Amino acid sequence: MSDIAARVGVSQALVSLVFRNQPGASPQTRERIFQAADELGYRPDAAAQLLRRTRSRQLGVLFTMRHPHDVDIVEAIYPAAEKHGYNVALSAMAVARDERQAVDELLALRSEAILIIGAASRPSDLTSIVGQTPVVEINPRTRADGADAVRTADSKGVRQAVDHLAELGHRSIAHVDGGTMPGASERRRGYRTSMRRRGLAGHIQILAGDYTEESGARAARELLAQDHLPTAVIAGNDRCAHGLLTTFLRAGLRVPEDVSVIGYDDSQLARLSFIDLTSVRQGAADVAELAVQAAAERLDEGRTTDRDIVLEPTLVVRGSTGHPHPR
Amino acid sequence: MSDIAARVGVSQALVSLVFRNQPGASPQTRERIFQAADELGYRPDAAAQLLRRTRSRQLGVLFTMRHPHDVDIVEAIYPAAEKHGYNVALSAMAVARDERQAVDELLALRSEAILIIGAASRPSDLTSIVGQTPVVEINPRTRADGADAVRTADSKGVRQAVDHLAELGHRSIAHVDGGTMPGASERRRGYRTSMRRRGLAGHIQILAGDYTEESGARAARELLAQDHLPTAVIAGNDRCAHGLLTTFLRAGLRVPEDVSVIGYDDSQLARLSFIDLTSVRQGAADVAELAVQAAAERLDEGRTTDRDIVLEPTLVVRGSTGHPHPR
DNA sequence: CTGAAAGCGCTAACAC
DNA sequence: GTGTTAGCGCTTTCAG
Repeated sequence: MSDIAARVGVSQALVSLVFRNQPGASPQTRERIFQAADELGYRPDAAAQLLRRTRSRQLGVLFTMRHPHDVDIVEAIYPAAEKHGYNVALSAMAVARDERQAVDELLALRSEAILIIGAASRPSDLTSIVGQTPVVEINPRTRADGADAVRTADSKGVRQAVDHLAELGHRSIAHVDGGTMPGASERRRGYRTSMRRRGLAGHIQILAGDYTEESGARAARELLAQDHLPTAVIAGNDRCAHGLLTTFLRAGLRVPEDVSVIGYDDSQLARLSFIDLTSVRQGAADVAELAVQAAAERLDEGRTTDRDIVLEPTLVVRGSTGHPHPR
Repeated sequence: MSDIAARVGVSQALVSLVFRNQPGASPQTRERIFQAADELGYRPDAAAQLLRRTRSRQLGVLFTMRHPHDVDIVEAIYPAAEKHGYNVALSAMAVARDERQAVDELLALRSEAILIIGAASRPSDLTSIVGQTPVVEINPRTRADGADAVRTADSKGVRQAVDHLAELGHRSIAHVDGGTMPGASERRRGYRTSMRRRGLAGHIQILAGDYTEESGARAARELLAQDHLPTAVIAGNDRCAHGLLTTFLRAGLRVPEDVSVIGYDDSQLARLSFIDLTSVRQGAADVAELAVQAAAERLDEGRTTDRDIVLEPTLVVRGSTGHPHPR
């Protein structure tokens, strides 16, 4: 940068101003600076900027790449952050890399807030940073004290699913739950109450699962081994629904003629033509926007109280649900 | 850090030494420094370290999260980088975020080398950095001049697939290709030559695809519309195979009894019990290790010539392939 | 509109 | 073993 200053014959400070689009330089100087930068192949140095700036305007994002819906959210965070004037630092959780390491890295990079997608941690793991740094949890397993949360009204989502099926004429509707995964207990509760409200308490059947394809496949096999197959199954998420659906197909059943299947997330998977899954939508763009907004409120507007932001889910009806067919 | 120094009553430089595990401090001092750091809640500042250090030892990784196999590679890069003493900086390519932006960000963070997974770019997009910064392309569409590449011998992989099917008794083997996607042309070529070598030139049938599930589904529909369905299909990758397989199932066919399907990548998808896809393996851990190694060779050992690292693929036989059944 | 000077938190080279 | 010094590349403050 000093090279540019020397070349153009101005001070370094002025060059800095120009790059930051601050007022205080004549249009001609600006032009000459940009040109010189170009000629010299100048690249800003993020380390130096970060070090010197009073605010880093960095948002740290913690994620895993295993759920298609989480991927959608990560992608949506970029434009949302930009809109609020923040940069994004990514840190992946992987098998050999736990949440602590990933958070430490983000904090070392001066992240002003941490967004965690599908937090696996027990609240205790976060206590060290909560309070020091704003934390926004997106679809957490359990809400940590002192952190904001963005999630959808899971019980309502499942209720819509049950209502949709009931209106199609289904009575025997099973649910494969998500165990301790984010939102799973609320979805399970939503299933139970909606079934009761519809007078289908006697048809309640919950199978244990965990949001993976294999848990869906396992549940499907369990159901196939029963005397009496339910006419519809609500999965804990899309991945689980995928396992259910394909295992049914493999067994020679037809979806939705023999059995209807509903997923949760409305991820890319649900939209595939050969999956074509009726699913409960949690808009990734909305979730990302609200999460960034929550962080910005703490950072820019000084909010200090916790917010629990609950989005309304909507059922997206596709080809995996239909009227039950008497056999 | 100066706080710690003051508290313990030593110089800042000594504290720095201790944190970097360098020799030059007595065990007692070390202990006292660590304790003071703990009490003060000290966190290292990556920006300052990066700025001051002669070497950043950062590896920039460019990726998309859309292919399960790419995700596997990203995860595998962490341990590989650590082994070679490097940190990892992630930058995602997404719809609203092109390769240029992502690379600029990584370079601003002082990445000493860039690893690109499944590079979409035409070589021209990289010319500005190639030569300035070592670039390693993992499974690139086309190899850029001046960059290293890590990929598998795609033609051999497909050849193994053809051989496996031929040995099972298949003659009518189709291929859904990957268009201009990484490795696709070589896989296509491998298919053609292996078929000819087996005396199956008359059975060569190539359908256009692009490594997505939908292209597999589309190809399956095309095949189903034909008078004569091939007894086996080799897909361009696992995602494509997934679309093929499920579309066949939907149409009431059985896999592998009515049609065998082979994928490519041996990604997580292939291993799902209800997909159970015979697939050509490109070990993510090996790919990651070799890519990091290639970068390290340039950075630490001064290599300046390009390397094209080609891995031997292996066919992983699962349940989606079997003997052809006469109908 | 422009410039000079200070310093962010740390590391590297050298002296003691 | 330990301390001193200088300075990475940039932004910020204050003075022209």
